[in-house]
Amino acid sequence: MPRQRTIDRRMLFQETEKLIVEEGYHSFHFKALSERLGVARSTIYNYYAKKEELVTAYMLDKLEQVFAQLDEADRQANFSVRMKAYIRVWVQQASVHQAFDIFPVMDHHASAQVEINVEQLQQYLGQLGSRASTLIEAGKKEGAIRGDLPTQGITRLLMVAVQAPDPSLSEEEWVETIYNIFLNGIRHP
Amino acid sequence: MPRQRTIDRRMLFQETEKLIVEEGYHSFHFKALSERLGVARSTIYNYYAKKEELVTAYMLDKLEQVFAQLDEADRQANFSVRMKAYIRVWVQQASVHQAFDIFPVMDHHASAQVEINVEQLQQYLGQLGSRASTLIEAGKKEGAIRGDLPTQGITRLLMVAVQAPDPSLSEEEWVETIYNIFLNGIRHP
Amino acid sequence: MPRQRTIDRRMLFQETEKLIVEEGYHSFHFKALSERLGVARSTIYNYYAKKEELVTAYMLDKLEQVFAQLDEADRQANFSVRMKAYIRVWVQQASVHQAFDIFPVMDHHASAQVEINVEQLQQYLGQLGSRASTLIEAGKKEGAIRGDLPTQGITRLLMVAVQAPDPSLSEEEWVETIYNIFLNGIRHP
Amino acid sequence: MPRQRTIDRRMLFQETEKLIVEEGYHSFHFKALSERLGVARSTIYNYYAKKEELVTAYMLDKLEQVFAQLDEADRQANFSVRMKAYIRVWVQQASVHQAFDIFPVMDHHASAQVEINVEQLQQYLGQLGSRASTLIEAGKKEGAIRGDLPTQGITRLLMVAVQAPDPSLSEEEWVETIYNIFLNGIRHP
DNA sequence: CATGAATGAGGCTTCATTCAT
DNA sequence: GATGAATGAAGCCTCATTCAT
Repeated sequence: MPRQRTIDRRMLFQETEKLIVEEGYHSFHFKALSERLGVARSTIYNYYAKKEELVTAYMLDKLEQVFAQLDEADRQANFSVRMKAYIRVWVQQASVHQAFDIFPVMDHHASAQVEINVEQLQQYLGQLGSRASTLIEAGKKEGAIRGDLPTQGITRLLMVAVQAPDPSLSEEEWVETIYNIFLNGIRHP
Repeated sequence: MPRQRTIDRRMLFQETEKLIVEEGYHSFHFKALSERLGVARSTIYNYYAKKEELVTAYMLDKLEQVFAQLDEADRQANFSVRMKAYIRVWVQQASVHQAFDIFPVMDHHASAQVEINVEQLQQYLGQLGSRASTLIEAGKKEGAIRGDLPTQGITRLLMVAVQAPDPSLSEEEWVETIYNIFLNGIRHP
Repeated sequence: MPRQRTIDRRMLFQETEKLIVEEGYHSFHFKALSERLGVARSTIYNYYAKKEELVTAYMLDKLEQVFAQLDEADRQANFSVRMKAYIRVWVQQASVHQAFDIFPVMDHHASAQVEINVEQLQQYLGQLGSRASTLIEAGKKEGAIRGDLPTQGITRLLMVAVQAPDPSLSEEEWVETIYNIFLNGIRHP
Repeated sequence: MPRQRTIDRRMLFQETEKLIVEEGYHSFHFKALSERLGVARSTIYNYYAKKEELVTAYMLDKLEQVFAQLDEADRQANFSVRMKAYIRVWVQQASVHQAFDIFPVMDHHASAQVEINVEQLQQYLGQLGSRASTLIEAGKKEGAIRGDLPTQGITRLLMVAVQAPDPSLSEEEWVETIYNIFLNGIRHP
């Protein structure tokens, strides 16, 4: 590949995601990244001083996109429709989850900026949980779902469910399956 | 006769698990491990030539324990009891799942032995899925669960569900919640 | 633009040769080399990824110089003059031979690049033998030397002869001695 | 290979020679040696405290055998016959030369014992040269060979010549070739 | 900004060697 | 003697990171 003249944050985020998803975090180096981008390794330092800074910035960016989509989903008045919309957002943004697997593996104290980003990320991740909780609570209030199950538990289950797509099913089938099992259970009626 | 043994594989596995769960894979070195064990770094090389060999050996060992417990669970004749038993095994072996998060992050080609172990692990992981599938299929046949949901999808969901314990619930409550949602769904009856 | 260069391949080759000739291959490390060059050890890795790669690259370079000088020698029409010229080239490049003593001691499979270089080196070494053979054959054809001795044997003897300078003789005396013994033998006429 | 109960110095020397000749000095470890002998690595330490001690002891042993054979050769009254006998001894003991290639590569100061052995070896090697010189001088005195060539030079050439057998010739043909070239030269009469 | 060069820190491995039984 | 176990020293190597241009 011929060397390119310039890069921008968008490209950095794109390649960061691809690199992490395709090769795992242990293969995420500025070395590998710069090779994919066709620039010198040191060039990346003009944008991010540490690899953790890049990775956390990418994660923040990604999460902000998710929030925007969830805001869209919130426009749905009906609980069931809203729940399915939520599931759809999460399933579509599956790469978020894959990328976030590395969160616990990362060095959270690599620099001051990293610490700030990590804190922000944790807030965001918390908010992601809150939004799910809020969804469930609303469902309970509307009488759409059972009141005898712990909201926390349902939420947690929902969050992990959307993390791992089933490769044998299409995205929409997977959304449907999750939705169906959660709403109705698997027991024979 | 040799000098007195000071470490053995059991201890290596134990500390490996603790180290990975507590500090993440990126902190798993023979250096850190040897410090925890109170032996010289090179001593560990007398047991495993590469860190990936140790980690994969540990994972194999762990999985074999899980299989043994699932064999126990299989003794249960009734589907619902069996399913709950399965969930219990998986939830109890939560550290397996945590440790296995590192699987994609690991260098699978670190050595010939590692490649062998990785292949075996992949077989085991496949078998784990098969056993879950078999459970679900049996449930369908017995008429205990709905036939209109994809077995694959249910299985996948079950597998990810058990991976992530909810710290706000006790182990048994978590088992109960998973079991309950899966069987009955969250919809208000 | 980059920082100022402080070493280059030429210097690496020079110090490699000196180090090997003065201290032997077992003392040839990047550590020792970097100390002589006054740079950090890791700097050398920016040039060669393995010590065997450096050593084989150096050898290839050296042999190419020898070939160029032999091409010069080939311009001599007269057999005896040509033979003496050949001997002179070999004797002058004595360090080649000294350095090449390490060839069998080296790890020929240290990396893919090393294997390529080693193969090339073996070809070169073969060509070196061929050129000597060609010289001897030409001498036989011209009637300058006896036809009853095996070309292979003469060649081999010539090649080992030039490898070992006699420290008690000057370079030119040594050339003369080899030339004289080979042409005329040591028997009293 | 089944573990053996015991080893002796003879076996150590044998395997030492084989290992060095087959794999080169850089592959000569107590580890490799113990594997070939089918004993524990530490067992060898009951015989030699350092690998250099073993290697030098082996070399001394080998040289003593050569000296004994040269003593035999000295019984020959006629110069030419004696010279050929010398060449034959050296060619037959080719492995000595191969093994001795490592001499400059070895750590001569590994231990006090090693230093003693190295000094002894250097004496022996000197004597080997002296015996060759004496042979040549005697030849000159007897009028069997030319007096105008430096004894040192002839000797040196002779010593390196016998070091490298030509694989395309039989041992006796090689002896014959060396002898012939040295005595008569390669020039057409 | 972009870059090529240099470097330090830290992890990986291999062995020679010691030691208790 | 023979052995299995432990260890330290030394070399190998990869990256993140800094810096001068």
